[in-house]
Amino acid sequence: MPRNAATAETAERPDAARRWEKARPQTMVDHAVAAIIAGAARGAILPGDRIVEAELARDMGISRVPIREALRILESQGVVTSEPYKGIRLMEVSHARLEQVLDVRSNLEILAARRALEAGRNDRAGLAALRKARDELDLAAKRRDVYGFALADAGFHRVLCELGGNPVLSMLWESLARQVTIIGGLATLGKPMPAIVREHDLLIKVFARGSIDEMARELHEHIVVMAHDIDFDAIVARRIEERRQKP
Amino acid sequence: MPRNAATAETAERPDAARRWEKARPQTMVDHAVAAIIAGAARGAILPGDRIVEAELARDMGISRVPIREALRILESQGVVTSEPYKGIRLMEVSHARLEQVLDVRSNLEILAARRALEAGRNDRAGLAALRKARDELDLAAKRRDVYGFALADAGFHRVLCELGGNPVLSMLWESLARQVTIIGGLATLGKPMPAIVREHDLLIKVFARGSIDEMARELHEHIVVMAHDIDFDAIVARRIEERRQKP
DNA sequence: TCGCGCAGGATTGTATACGATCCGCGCCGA
DNA sequence: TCGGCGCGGATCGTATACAATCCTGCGCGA
Repeated sequence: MPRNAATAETAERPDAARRWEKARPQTMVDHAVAAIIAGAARGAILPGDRIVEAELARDMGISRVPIREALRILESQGVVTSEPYKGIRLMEVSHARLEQVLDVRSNLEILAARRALEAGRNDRAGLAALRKARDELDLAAKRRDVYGFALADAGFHRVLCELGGNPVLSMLWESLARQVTIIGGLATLGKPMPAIVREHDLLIKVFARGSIDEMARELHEHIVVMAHDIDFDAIVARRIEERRQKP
Repeated sequence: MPRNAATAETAERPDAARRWEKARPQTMVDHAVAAIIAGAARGAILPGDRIVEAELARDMGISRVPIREALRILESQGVVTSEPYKGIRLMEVSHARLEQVLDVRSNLEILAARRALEAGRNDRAGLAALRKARDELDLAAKRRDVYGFALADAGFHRVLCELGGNPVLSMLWESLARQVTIIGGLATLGKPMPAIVREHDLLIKVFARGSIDEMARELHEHIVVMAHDIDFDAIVARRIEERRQKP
């Protein structure tokens, strides 16, 4: 069932134009990573839940080895926490943690935007890439596909990061993106989806205009302030309670 | 020898009062990670080199499984690159890459310093922690221990990051630190070690003074500008040539 | 001579088997 | 009654075995 999650994640590249991008052969590890993220985003695994390797392996019909490697990756990205011989758990997500993630993320994206503008990447090609990502977002919104929306949102900001032209930055951003995807999928963000789409329109417009300071303010607003008044702790608590009702 | 790297890593809490921090049982995976980093930093593995699992496993006297997990971790941190069924290589380090790493790193550290100052952590405890890290650095310098110096330098900046009070930021910083440690160990930085120690003294002084802007300028200077005039490509090329002489 | 297919070896990906550690539960003696 | 104590199940960490894939070089025919 989390099979399609894997395909969704591979559809990262704006694609179609540049055919045969390097398509790395999907190994079981990749599938496992995607499946775990998807499971967490749709609430099958809740923050703080124990994750048992053998269980996952059984459910996915593969052996423990790829599962372990996937978990190691996720651990090094802060998605899960592990204590040797004791077990692995999905990251605890508190409101404080959410703010920490977003604080770093907004700073990274602002840096990316700054470098992108310095390099004059707010040109036709750059804007086209952003608009395309925006359309994906709009599509998911019209479908009311929450997980898809979270992925598309990540896609938009990924494009922005890549316009920065710094792969190291992009790589770090990916770590955060995973966490944000989980959180976003879980919380169905404060604002309605169409409003969020419009926010992205605004981002594109400001980016096109080319003022670094303005872009920084807008990004900060978009990323940090947006989540400011979400009571995430309550949402998680409610989710846990819901599950207690019907196992 | 990379033992102290691990302990430094657990020394998250600013203090020293609360002894017996959790000391995670060192598994083979941890050893493997440390060994690979150390090997890269001392030039036993050079940028671009192929890394063969079975070889490492044989040399370390363990099986391939922990090696693989270690490599997965390092891959997700950008230290090695992997292509399924083809192999794993140590990251290519060009001058451009070095600048990319340092650009992100300086921004992260500036953010950490900003948050630390906002929270008023340039107090007695915070400064003491920094000075302690500085002394470690001085010690390594007096011993002319290059790898130890690289570790101690990382230690200093780790303390600074942790004063920021954002574990997410610290986690991302650790990824970069690994890469910087390798690069630093390889290049024996442009300036002599005592001069670098003094630069850290200056950083402490500025931090104590508490001006965010000034601290940002100083950090940028210290991190980015320092490496600006190192011809890293030449250094790597020379290393490779040296090895070609005597295998 | 040159291009092509195709073994053979090397290396990675995955599965299975086994040992190490932790945790909860029941026994037993004070 | 209560606290130590050992034992068994569950789960994690590691080793070994096997399958999938890729690269290399050789033979063969045009």
